[in-house]
Amino acid sequence: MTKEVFTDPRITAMGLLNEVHAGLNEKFQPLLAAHKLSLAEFDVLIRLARSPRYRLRMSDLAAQTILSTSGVTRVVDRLERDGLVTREACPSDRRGFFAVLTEAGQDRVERILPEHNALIETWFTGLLAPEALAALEDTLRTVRDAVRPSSTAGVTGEVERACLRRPDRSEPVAASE
Amino acid sequence: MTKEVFTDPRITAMGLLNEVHAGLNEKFQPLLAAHKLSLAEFDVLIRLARSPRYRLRMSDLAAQTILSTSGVTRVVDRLERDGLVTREACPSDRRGFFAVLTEAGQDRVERILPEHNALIETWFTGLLAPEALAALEDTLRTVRDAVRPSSTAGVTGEVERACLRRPDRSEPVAASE
DNA sequence: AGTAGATTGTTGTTGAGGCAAGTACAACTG
DNA sequence: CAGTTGTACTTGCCTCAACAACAATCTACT
Repeated sequence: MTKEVFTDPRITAMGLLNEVHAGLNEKFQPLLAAHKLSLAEFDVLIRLARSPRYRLRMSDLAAQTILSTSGVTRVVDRLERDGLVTREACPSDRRGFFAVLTEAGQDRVERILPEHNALIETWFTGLLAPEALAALEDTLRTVRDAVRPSSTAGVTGEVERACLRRPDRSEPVAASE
Repeated sequence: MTKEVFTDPRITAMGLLNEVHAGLNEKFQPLLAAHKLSLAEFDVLIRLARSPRYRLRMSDLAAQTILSTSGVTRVVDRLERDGLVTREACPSDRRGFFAVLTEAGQDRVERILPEHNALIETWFTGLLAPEALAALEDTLRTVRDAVRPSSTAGVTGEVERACLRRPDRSEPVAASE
């Protein structure tokens, strides 16, 4: 069996990316577990917190996160049961719903995020020289724009228009998680 | 609600990392699905293919992959059921088992990997200038070594000794997935 | 208006994987 | 050598998410 195919230098970068991703998420797990949140739930909360009027369409959440639309339905179910999010009907499209962050949800995010950011600093950004970090972001942005063109759905800030067709993609905004 | 905490520049890099990871894995999914493999299964197969004598201890697999030990048990169950892997008792430690890649497993990996590498080239490494890629690998390695010190468990090449205590970590070898 | 087709969101089913408890063995202690 | 402690897996139970089928609604075309 030829071994060259296993040691192809291209897979090195891919392997490193995967390991870094997995390792960092491992580091975040304890904090999230302490607040009874899964990664997917935290992701949804943060995206809502960063959105105008703390709301996003269910389908926009699905586009932004790693979740399918049914996954979003269930995550929002859980968050709603815990009082962190509510559903609000879209006035102009009766099929649509907004997930809206409640006051309790905002508090929860506000309480977790500083610790979470500290973990990122400790295990990731703090390990890198400023120019290395900048270069990394440039590089990642290049790849992101290639593989994930829809990652900014619903963040144009025109919430009033968000009930209409999904607006055009605007300048990419790096999502939080 | 103060918004600074949401736009903290530190989380930008983290968000990009997550999006790149998710986006790339999305690109790999069709190929793996065509071969009836999950990402975890493919990961295990590749790690076995890269290991001396195509074998690793179950616990080493757990340390290298994102899986827990019970997760490894079940993944190997499936791979064994499909004839790609067999379990082999460790002669010197009767608690231990090796997962060993069968001929069929080697063939399967050999058939998939070129296509997989091509996808990596198309969506990731091919998008970057050589020096940008090298810088990325350096940066990722720095973070990886911090968050994932055990990622090279069982790759020292001393298979005969692998039945004893897990050997010292040697020079990190970027894993494939 | 009227119907075809697309889109939004929810639900039933299936399967993956983590945790904790259990079994079997190894290594250390006195 | 008996007893304790630690390690290597496995198994039962649970949570979670994807897929597909479905209901409701919107859009476009005639």
